[in-house]
Amino acid sequence: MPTRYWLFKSDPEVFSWPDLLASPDQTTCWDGVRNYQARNFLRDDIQEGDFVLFYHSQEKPPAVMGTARVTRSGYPDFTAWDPESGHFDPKTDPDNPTWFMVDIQGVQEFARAVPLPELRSTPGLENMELLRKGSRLSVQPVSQAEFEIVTGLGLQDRKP
DNA sequence: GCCAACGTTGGC
DNA sequence: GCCAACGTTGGC
Repeated sequence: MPTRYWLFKSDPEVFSWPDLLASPDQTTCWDGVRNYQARNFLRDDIQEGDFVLFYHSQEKPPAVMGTARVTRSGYPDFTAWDPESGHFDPKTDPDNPTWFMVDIQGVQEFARAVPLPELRSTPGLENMELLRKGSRLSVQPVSQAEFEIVTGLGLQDRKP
């Protein structure tokens, strides 16, 4: 199975890039995804060792903050049957889990956040799922080329 | 705060 | 199974 590349969206008010770096071992479980298409990626496709672009949504502007790596492939999202959890889903059965999560570990903080408008104007990213109008997937695949273009931008000191 | 896009729910 | 109503996401 070749290494794959993904983009994870997070509202930094809920969980931010600094929150990830401050987590034990810079690792967190990616809980709370309640969308079937994203669930399928988490359950079926995302493998240990895959790379992740960590994206802040709801920001002005939204931006990619850094890279992370998957340290555990899909397993049941136990917050779904925890009534104390904000992600509680009473319709789901612990014996037949509906929702899944993975673990990710922060790898590299960008020298600068790469803002969404810059992604829109960068050659080679025209087909990124993130840039599609109305795209709301919080877990989405990116190509290796797209991943490398975005990390190349982020690791520059400044926009030229 | 607005609103477009999209997903889910529920009546029929 | 259709589809209108409603809720959520997320850029602007």
